[in-house]
This record gives sequence, structure tokens and C-alpha cells, in this order.
Amino acid sequence: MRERQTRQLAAVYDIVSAAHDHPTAEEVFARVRRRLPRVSLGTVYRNLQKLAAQQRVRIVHLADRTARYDGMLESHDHFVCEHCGDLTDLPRARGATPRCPALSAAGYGVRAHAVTFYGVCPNCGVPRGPRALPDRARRRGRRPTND
Amino acid sequence: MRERQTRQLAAVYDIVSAAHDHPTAEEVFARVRRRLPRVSLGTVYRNLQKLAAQQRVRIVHLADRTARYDGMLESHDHFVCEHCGDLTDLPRARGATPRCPALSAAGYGVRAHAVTFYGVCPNCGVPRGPRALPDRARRRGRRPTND
DNA sequence: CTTTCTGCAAACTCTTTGCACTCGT
DNA sequence: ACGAGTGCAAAGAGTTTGCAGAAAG
Repeated sequence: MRERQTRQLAAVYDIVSAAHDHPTAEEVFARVRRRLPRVSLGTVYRNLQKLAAQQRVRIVHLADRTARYDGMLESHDHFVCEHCGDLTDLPRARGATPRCPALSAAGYGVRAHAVTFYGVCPNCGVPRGPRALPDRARRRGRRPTND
Repeated sequence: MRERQTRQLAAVYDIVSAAHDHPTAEEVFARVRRRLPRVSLGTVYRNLQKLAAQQRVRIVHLADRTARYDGMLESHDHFVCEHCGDLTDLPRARGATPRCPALSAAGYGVRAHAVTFYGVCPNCGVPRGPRALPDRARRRGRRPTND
């Protein structure tokens, strides 16, 4: 038979889909370990890969070398706080998918898109002036990818 | 004096801003080496970081662990071919920035955003049916980040 | 029982860094 | 000549993998 039902796989899935904070692999590992103290990091990685391949979990890459895992499967966008590094899910409410028509006309087959916003989240406080961030420096040194 | 004008920095800058193919650090390294055979990879990384910090070059992160460098500084979007892995720049022509109003109202200070499209590029051919990709498998195993 | 999955540790990949030396200014 | 920048090689961070043994079906 294919695809066994192991406790490790179930735990990884449960944890990622219950998490609301886009945990890294290490964070998933720590949480799985609370339930199954003997899991290894390698197994967590293998199961995260498997779940992602089955579309049961989503991998989000920021401007950081570290992948984050997201149990939210509906189409949505992200906001990255350049101050504290936090990642917030945003519902995708607006109507049209941006710029699709032009692409399709040029022969591109668009299957999906992702939108990421960069800025300062409410917790970090919106700066008043035209100046940059209040300089209690970036906790996790993120840099925007675009625009 | 601050900020010296070295051949290495100049070469890295020239190469990235002349490139149209979003080279990785290794690719930039190889090209710089054609001009300055004694440069080291560490120096290329240091100069790419410096240029990015000065906004003279842009770093693009795909669903891949490897960063790519982009000399195109105007706001633009990207298309990633899930077949061949190629990354294409797209002019950002459409009017409104997606979803900004709602975010701002919720206390988020949006500074920038990035849009990435995923699909099949013209060179790889648009599949006809509702089926997935013609299965001459993915050259670089990319998976979309979102939606 | 068979086969997939696990735990462990070692290997890999990409990027960063410490140090002595080089070369702009 | 001073010190920012370089080359080299080693260290780091994140992720993947080979293998012997565990366990799901």
C-alpha cells in the first residue's frame, strides 16, 4: 500500500493547520515534539514536503532564507512587517486578478499569482513623518523583494 | 573617506544591471570572473549586499532557496514559469495598487508590494486541456508560493 | 511479512565572516 | 600611510539524504 498513516505525519499536519503564525520548520518541529518527544527534524521536513506536494499545506518564502508553513489553503495575500518581521494573512477580496489579460495575450498561461505587501504593522506603529522607520532596528533584518 | 570605488564593485554592478536574466550569485560570480579572474565569491556577495542596501540592485526571492539579482529598479512584477523556472519582468501598468485601502484602514502602513504570477511561459507552450503540465518534468522543481 | 517511514547523523547548498593582505585615496 | 575592501578558507543556517531499525497495513 502507498502512503502510510503515521503519528508523525498526522502531528505535523495538525500543527501546521492549527497554527496561525506561519511557523518555520524549526517551530513546527518544536511543537510536534511536545506531542511526540522523539520525532526528528528530518522527519518533520520530510512530512512538510509531503504535505506541500499534496497541497495540504503551503510553503511561503519571504525575503529570508527560511521557509514558513501555512495551513491556510484558500487564496490569500500576505503582509510582511518590515519592523518585526511578522507575516499576516490577508483575505483576497478584490475582484480582478491583476494584469492577467496582458500576460495571456502574450502567450503566458497564468495559473496563479501571489501578492505580498511590505510595510509597518499596527503593533509596530505607523511612522508619522516622511522619514523611514523609527530606528529601534529591524528584529529580523528583512528587505523587501520588490517595488 | 567612505565607500571606495573598486573594480570589483564596479564589475558586479555593471554585470547585474546589464543582465536581463536575473542571475544567481554564482552566475554573477562567473560573469565577474570573466572580467576579473581573481575575484572571490565572498566579494561578489559582499558587493551584491552593498548594492542592494543602496538600492542600486534588487534581490528577488522565488520559491527557491537561491536569491536572484535584478538590475531593473522601476516597480515591476514577475512571472515565474513553473516549467522551465525562468523569471520574466513585467511592467507594472495597471492603475491601482491592490487592496491598499483596506490595509491602511486596519492600521497597516503599506510601503510597497510585490506581485508574482505563476504559470507556463510561451517557450514552454501553453497546455491545451484542463490537465496539468506536459510531463517532461520541471527542470528546476519550483512550486508556487501561493494560490 | 513487506514496505514505508522514522531517527540519527552526516552531507549539501547557499551565504556570511574572520583574518591577513592589498590597493584606493 | 591609513583603512575600506579583497581573497581565501572556514563557519553558519537551513534543508536534504543514506542507512539501519521500527512499525503500519
